[in-house]
Amino acid sequence: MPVTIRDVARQARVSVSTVSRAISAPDLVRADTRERVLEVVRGLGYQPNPAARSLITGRTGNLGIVVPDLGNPFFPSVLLGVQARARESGNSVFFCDSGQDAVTEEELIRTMARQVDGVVVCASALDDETLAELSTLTTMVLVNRALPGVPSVLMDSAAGMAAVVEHLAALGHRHCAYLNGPVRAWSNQFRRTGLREAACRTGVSLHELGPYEPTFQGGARGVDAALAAGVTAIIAYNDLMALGVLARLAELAVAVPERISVTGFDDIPYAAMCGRPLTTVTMPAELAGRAAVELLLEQLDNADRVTRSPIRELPTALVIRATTAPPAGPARL
Amino acid sequence: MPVTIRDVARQARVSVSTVSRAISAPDLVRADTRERVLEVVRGLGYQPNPAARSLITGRTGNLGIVVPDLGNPFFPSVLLGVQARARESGNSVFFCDSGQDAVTEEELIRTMARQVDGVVVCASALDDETLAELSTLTTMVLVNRALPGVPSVLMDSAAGMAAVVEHLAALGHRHCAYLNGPVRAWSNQFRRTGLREAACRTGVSLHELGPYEPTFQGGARGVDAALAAGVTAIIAYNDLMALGVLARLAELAVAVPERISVTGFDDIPYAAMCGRPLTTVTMPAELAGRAAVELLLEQLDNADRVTRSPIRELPTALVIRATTAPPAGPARL
DNA sequence: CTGAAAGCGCTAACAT
DNA sequence: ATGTTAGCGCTTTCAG
Repeated sequence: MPVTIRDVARQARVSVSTVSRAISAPDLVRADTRERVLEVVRGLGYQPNPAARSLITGRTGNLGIVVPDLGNPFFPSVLLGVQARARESGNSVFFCDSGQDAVTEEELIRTMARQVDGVVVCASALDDETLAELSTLTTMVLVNRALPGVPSVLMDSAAGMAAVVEHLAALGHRHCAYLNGPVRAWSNQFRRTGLREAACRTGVSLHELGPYEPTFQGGARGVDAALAAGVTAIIAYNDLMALGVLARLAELAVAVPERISVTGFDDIPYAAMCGRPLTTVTMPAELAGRAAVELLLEQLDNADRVTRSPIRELPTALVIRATTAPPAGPARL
Repeated sequence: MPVTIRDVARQARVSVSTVSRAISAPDLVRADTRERVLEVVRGLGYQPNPAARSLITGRTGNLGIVVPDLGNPFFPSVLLGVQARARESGNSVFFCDSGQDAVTEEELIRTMARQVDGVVVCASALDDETLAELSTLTTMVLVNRALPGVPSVLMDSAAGMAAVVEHLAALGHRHCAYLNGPVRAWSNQFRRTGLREAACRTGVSLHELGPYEPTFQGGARGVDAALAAGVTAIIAYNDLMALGVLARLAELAVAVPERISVTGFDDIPYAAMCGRPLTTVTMPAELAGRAAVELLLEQLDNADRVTRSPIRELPTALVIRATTAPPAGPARL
């Protein structure tokens, strides 16, 4: 049987309220009483029962995060940031993987809503209506997704993609393929925007392929179509796909970057570790996690005040490594 | 204001106890009453307040998991397994990263202990005494660590390492280097055991180097020493290190596997995705996560019964890919 | 089979 | 500055 506030009160010869105050509002009790109480608290190893506390305060001290795919190293990084910031503010964090499935995601958010003060939803697969409805259930912050009325952390991926295209154009590429990720995904659309705009501006012709799964396999799958299109560079939706592209290209004995250039997006740790370090766009994933919690905390504090819908936009940056170079004429099978 | 059990009771014209029973012990209420109640429950979208429930039942419905480094893709996989199994059993899961720091880890476990029914501790950095003490705070299951009295999920890494050595020996290697991970880590010791035994048995001479950080950088750092030792194969503590070894070797223009063979451990996804797919030992990470929860659940059900200390041992397997080949004389700088 | 009532451990008025 | 008291929302005896 764990020690309760009563045990502490008895042994410190004070009332339970004094114990409660000594812990949650120390300046409301006289210094020596406080010391005596805290002494006993330490001695007994007392820790308040969070359930009881939550029942009355209405706060759980818990935050939640829902990600689409923990297998994508981008998300563990976000998790890291979320947890770090949450811990600083005395919160714990629930975690869930939706497996990129909208139905699962909705279910998970509903379940979480009951036991957290707020939830961070990453790269949601849900449509606007559903998401809007869910956002009424609990305080919500979106990552890599925008929705009127809901605060979100965005990464400027349009700018990132634009930088990729400009880099490729500067290298002399005129025909590039884009391997689409999930077409309905907000971030794919956003990336495409930056892509098209920059392609148009720099005069490179863009061959849009896909959609493909945003995975290693998905990327590998897109290669043949890209090669058939006679492009000199392949722009992948994300790093995982780019890694798949690289592998398939190696299988086909197409030299990278001599015959064809390849770019990724996200700058996952392995982008730098692989045989031929990947040119990609770096995303401040951990920072995004921290920012999301920050937004959550702000909402929580402002409880009843007018809820604006702040959008935190984080910068992205092109990282040029070893998979891009000037073109050497169209690479065909 | 969320809907409470009273709202349901009122609208269904029954007492709160009936509502409670209709939900948690359906067979205790007459079918038609139950239907009426559940109807209202659905209509109102009622969900019991977990804090209130937990206060009285003593169960939180939450599980926790502590990992040393989410940046190592092995652990997201374990998380995935934990979460999947937890969800099947109606539990939520708290997650924490200790950053490989013993003090942080202890603190995290203490905090979690209050709000979960049980906790899965992965690759703990804690000493036996501390861990034993913490295990009295809540139900605990260890992953990749053994401790008398505490159930654990182990992966047979000794066998895995033995398989690596045998494979190398069969290829004709006589001098191998082992790049140690954290020496105090239980899993490093276990891996070393299998290593030494097999080395002895197959007559290969082992050069133990390190310890190094179990990361990409750590692996890269170990290469020069290994080369200086004149070995023909480098056995890394884990895949991350092996990837670092590969990168450093590439920098040094030492051909893999022609001049030197390299092996990893864990079979993280990128082991197969990198330029030269890594020969490694596959660890059933996700399965381990599931098994850990299973063990936890068993403990929880047996509450007061004699607690044996079951050890679930999961098999590992050598995966031969492209970084191992017969030796070509000692590779020196 | 259903209802009434007693708390679970804690915090937050309200007194003193 | 400290104590008293009334619940938070729910489950669980105990009656009926």
